[in-house]
Amino acid sequence: MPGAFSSDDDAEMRQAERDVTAAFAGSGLDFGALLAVSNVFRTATAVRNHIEREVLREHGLSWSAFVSLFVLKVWGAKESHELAKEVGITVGTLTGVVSTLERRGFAKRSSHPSDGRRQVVKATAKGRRAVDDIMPVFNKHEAIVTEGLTDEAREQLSHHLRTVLRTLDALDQDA
Amino acid sequence: MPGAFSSDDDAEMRQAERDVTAAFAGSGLDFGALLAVSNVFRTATAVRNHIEREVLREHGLSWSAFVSLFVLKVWGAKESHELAKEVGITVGTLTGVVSTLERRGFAKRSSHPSDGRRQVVKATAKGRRAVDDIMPVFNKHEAIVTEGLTDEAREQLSHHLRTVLRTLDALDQDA
DNA sequence: TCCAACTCGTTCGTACCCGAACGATATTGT
DNA sequence: ACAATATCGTTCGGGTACGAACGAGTTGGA
Repeated sequence: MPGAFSSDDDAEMRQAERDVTAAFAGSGLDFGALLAVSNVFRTATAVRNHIEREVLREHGLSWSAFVSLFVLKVWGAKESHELAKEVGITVGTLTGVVSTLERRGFAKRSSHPSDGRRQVVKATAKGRRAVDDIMPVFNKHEAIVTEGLTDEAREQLSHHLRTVLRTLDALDQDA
Repeated sequence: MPGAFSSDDDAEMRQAERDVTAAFAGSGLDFGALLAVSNVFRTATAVRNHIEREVLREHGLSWSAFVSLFVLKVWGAKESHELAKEVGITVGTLTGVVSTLERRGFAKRSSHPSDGRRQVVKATAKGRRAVDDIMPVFNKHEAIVTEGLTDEAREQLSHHLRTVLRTLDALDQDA
């Protein structure tokens, strides 16, 4: 039954490959890599937009704001640089996200007791309650968007993506 | 040899799963779905940031600006709504991206000859030259970040991601 | 014919998002 | 003790990014 949709899809993809090949004749492009990266990016954008629209919008939270709150709920208070790393944004960006969370009453900052440079971010009771309310719905949508995959396929997907993440970690480490 | 790194990675992941389980006891979260979505998003962000830093920055182009230019180079002139769809951004956002490309001399807008509402976007010679210069390097980095995957793994990855994309297409269609 | 409904791209408000520059604080070497 | 260095979070400038509202243009039916 999956073949039923994918025939169109595959035909479109082969046509795209021919078009790209024609435009970059002689460049010897690596198509497997191009498609993998392109698909990762398209999927991430589509999933994010879908979940922001269907789940987060009504709570006035962006993806990054929710992920931050989720991290704080699971791992408790965190210093800014740790939280930024966990969420996958820079510290400069986190400043803005935490300011938004603070303005909405979902989190609050406090100074580190022994190191005046550091700031500790913590979810408020309201923030923790929001995550409790939202997470089941959020996760249901994660399940829905991946329902076309078998359990094995989802594990393969995660495994391959972690392989790419490790490669990237190593690359950015050296630089 | 992959097992050498992944032991740490897997241990960290199992710990994270325990932490999340503890924080959401009784919610019956679908972990496979949570991990798949989380990994897609982390990977997309990491790849995008890496390639923007290592390849695009020196040319003064963002990811979206480059993808737009790439699409225009491969498929020729496109109307705004087509280009936005191809790039994966909204028309409102595309207006800004195309304005940037125009300011930099990489693309230009023109009115549709028979329909006054439509705008046609086209890469300039400078824009096409930029894509020719950048694409081989861009693709080399795509190859590097996926070098930890076998050809079969890369195909599996793309296949699974397209499955998710089809599910999302169907969901957003109905809504 | 003419106008209501539709479609297109732009504008607007709000929020990210990055990297670089900054100021405040801590640490290290001497 | 103290200067050079390092680290931390914020600020800033430029550029996305979304959805809603808008205005100009097109189309279909009465």
